[in-house]
Amino acid sequence: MAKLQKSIDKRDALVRATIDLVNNNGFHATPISKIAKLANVSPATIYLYFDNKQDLVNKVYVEVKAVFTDYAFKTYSPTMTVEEGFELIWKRIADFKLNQTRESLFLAQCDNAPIIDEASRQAGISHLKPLLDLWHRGKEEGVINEISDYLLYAYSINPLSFLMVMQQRGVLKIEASDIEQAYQAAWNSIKKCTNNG
Amino acid sequence: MAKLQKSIDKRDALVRATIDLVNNNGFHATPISKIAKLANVSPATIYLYFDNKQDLVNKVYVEVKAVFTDYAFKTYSPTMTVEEGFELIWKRIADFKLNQTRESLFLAQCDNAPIIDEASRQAGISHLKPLLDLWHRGKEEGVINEISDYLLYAYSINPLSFLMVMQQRGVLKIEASDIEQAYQAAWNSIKKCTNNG
Amino acid sequence: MAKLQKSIDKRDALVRATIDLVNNNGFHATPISKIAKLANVSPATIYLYFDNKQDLVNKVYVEVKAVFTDYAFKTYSPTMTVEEGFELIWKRIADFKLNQTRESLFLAQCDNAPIIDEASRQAGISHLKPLLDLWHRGKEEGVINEISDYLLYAYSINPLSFLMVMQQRGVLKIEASDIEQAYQAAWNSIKKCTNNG
Amino acid sequence: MAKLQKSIDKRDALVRATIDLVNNNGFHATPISKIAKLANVSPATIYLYFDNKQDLVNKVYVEVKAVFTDYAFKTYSPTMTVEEGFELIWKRIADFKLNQTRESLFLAQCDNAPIIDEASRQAGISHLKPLLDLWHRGKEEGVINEISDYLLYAYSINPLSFLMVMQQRGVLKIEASDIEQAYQAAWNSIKKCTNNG
DNA sequence: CATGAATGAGAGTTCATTCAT
DNA sequence: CATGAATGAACTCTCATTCAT
Repeated sequence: MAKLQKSIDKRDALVRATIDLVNNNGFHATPISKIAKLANVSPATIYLYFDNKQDLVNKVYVEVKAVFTDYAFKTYSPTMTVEEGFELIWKRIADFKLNQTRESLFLAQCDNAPIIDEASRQAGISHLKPLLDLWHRGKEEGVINEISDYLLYAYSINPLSFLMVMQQRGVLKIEASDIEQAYQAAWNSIKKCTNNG
Repeated sequence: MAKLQKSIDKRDALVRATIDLVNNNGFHATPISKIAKLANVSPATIYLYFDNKQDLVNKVYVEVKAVFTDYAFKTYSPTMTVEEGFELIWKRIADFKLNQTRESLFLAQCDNAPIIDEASRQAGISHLKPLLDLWHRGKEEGVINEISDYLLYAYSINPLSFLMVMQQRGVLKIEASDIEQAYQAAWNSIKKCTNNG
Repeated sequence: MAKLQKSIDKRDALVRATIDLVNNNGFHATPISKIAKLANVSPATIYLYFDNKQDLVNKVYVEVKAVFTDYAFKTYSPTMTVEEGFELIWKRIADFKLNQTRESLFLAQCDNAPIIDEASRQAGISHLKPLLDLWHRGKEEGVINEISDYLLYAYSINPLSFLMVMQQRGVLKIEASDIEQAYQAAWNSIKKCTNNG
Repeated sequence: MAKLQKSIDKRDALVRATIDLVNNNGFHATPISKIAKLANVSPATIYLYFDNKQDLVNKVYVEVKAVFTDYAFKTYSPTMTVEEGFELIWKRIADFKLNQTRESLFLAQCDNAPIIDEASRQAGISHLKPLLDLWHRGKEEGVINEISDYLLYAYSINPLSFLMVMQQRGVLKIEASDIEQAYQAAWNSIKKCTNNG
C-alpha cells in the first residue's frame, strides 16, 4: 500500500473515532488517548494531522457538515421549481438525518453546544447556501413565506434533527409514512398561503 | 440574617453559577472551582449541598425544568378547549423561551447532550404531562393530528428552542409579529386538517 | 443527669469511636467526621476535649495502655516469687489480649505503626514497669535469663499480640489448652536453665 | 541507555521510594506526590506503572515478601533433616530481618495494619509454604510440637520482627550472641519435648 | 511519518479545623 | 458546653501535549 494511502487511512480512522466517541460521551468527556486507541494510532500521531484537540473537532465538524450538505444538494439543480427543489432537498436531508445517524448525531451535538469555535460554525453554515438561495428565489416568486431564514429553518429543517436524536435514543421509530407527513408539515409551515392559512 | 436563609442563598448562588457557566462553556468545560468562585463559596461548600458534580447538574436540570413547566402551565386549565389550551400553553412557552434565556439555554444544552443521567431526564420529561394529556384529548376529539407525540413536539414546540438559541447567538431578533407567525406555523403543523391537507 | 456526667459520657463515646474506627480502617483512613458521627457529637465538640486529631489518638493510646496494664498487674504483688508473679502477670495479659480484643487490637495497631508520637509511646511503656522490675529481680535471683528485656518481651509477651491479631482475623481460635501450652513456651524461653539448655 | 532499562529504573525508584516513605510515615501519611518526588518522577508517571495508590502498595508488598522468602529459602533443601532445615531457615530469616531493615520494616508495617488487601496478603503468605511444609514433616516425624502453625510462627519467627522494629527504633542492638540465644529460644519453643519440658 | 513514555497543570473530592450562633 | 456550616489546603488521579527515538 502506498505511504500516502496509509496516511489517509490514519486520518480517516481518527475522524471516525472522534465522531463515535463524541457521540457517546461528548467532547470534553472524550480524551485524546481514547480517540487514539480507537483509531489504532499513538496519541502523538494525532498531532501530526491536527494542531490540537480543538482543531481536531473543528475540522471534523466542518468536514462532516460538508458531507451532509454534499448529500443534501447532490441531485438538486437551480433549474428546478422552488417547490420541486425544496421537496428534493428536504427529502435528501431527511434521508441523511435518519440513516446516517453517526454523522447526524455528531452534527446535532456540535450545533447546540459551545464546542465548535465561531469560525468553524460559520464555515459549516456557508455550506447551506444553495438552500438559502432557493428560499430567496421562493420569496421573490411569492411561493415561500417572507420570514427570516432562521424561522424557515426552525420549522422546516430543524425538526428532523430532533426526531433523529429521539430515534437514536430509542424512544421513537420513524417510518416512511412519517416522513411524508413530516414533509407536509414542513412545507405547510413555510409555503406562502395565498388565500388564508 | 437567619442561618437557614444564608444556606438557601448559597445553594441558589450555586445553581445560578452552574447555569451561567454551563451555558457559556458546557458542562465538562466548567470546573467545580469556577462554579465555586462565581458563587462566592469554597469548592468544598458545593459538597454540602450536592453529592458531586454530576448530582449538581442533574438537580439543577430538574429544577430548571420544573420552573419552566410551572411557568408554561400556570394559567392553563383542563377545562379549556384543545385549541384554546394549546395556544395558551404555546405562548407561555414561547414567552419563557425567548425571555428567560438563561434557563432556556441551559435546558437546550442539557436536552441535546449526554450530560444528564437518564433518571433526571425522565423526571424532566414527566413535567410535560399536561401538554401530552392535552394532545391526547385533542386526538380523541379529532382536533389534533393522530401522530406521535414526538412529531407533535418536533414541529410545534421544539422550533422555539432553535430560535431561542439563534437569538442568543445574536443572529436573529424575534419580534411579537414573529411570535404570531410562529404560532400559526406550529398550530398548522399539528392540527387535524379535516377537508384538504 | 449531671452536666459533668454528660461530659464524661461524650468523651468516653469519642474514645470508643476512635478505637473502633482505627481498628477497622487505620488512623489515617479514619476522618474526624466519622469519629464524631459514631460518637453522636459534632466534629467541633472533639476540639473541646482534645487539641487535635493527633492529640486524640495519642491520649486514647496512653489511656488504653493504662487500662491494659492496670488489668495485667491488678492481682500482682511484689512479695510473690518471681515465677509465681510472672505466671500471674502473663496469664492476666493473655486473658486481656484474647478477650478485650477491641483494646488489644488498637494497641497492636499503634505499637507497630508511626501513628503515635514518641512521648506517648514512652508514657505507654512506662506502665510496664512492674514487669520490668520483676524481671530485674528474677535476673538477680538467677531465675530469669540475663538477656535484654526486649528479648524477654519478644519471646514471652509479644507472641500473644500476634496470636490475638490472628484470632481477630478469624484464621485461628485459641482455646484454654493453647494458653497453657503458650505459657509453658513463654516461661521456657525466659527462665534460667541451670543444668542443661 | 536503553528505553526498557530506563523504565525498569523508574519503577524500581518508585518501589524504593514507597518503602522508605511508608516506613517513616505510614501508608496514609504518604502522599503520591512525595513518592513521586523522592523517585524523581512526575506523579502522573506512577500511573504508568501502577493502577492506583492501593495497587502500588499491594504490588510492593508482594514483591518485597517474595524477596524476603527467596532469601529465607535460598539454601534450604527438603532433603535436610527437620532440625537442620529449621535452623538454616531461621538463621536466614534472622539475617534478613536484622540486616535488610528497609524491607523488613516495610513488611512489619503492612503485616499488622489494614493497608494491604486480602488477596495480596494471601499471595504474601503463600510464599511461606516451604516452612509450613517443613513443620508438617516435623510433626509427622515427632520432632515438632503438634500445635497450630500460627502458634509455631508466633513463638519461633514473629519475635524476630519485634526485635527488628526495636533495633530500628534504636533502643536495642542485637549481637551475634543474641542471635544464638534467640535461636535456642525459638527452637525450644517449638521442638517436641519427648520426656519433660 | 510514527511512536510510547513522560509530564505539568489542573480536575473532582475530602478533611482537619474554625467560628458564629 | 455544643454545634453545624463553612473552608483552605491537600489529596488522588486524568489528560492534552511533547519529545527522544
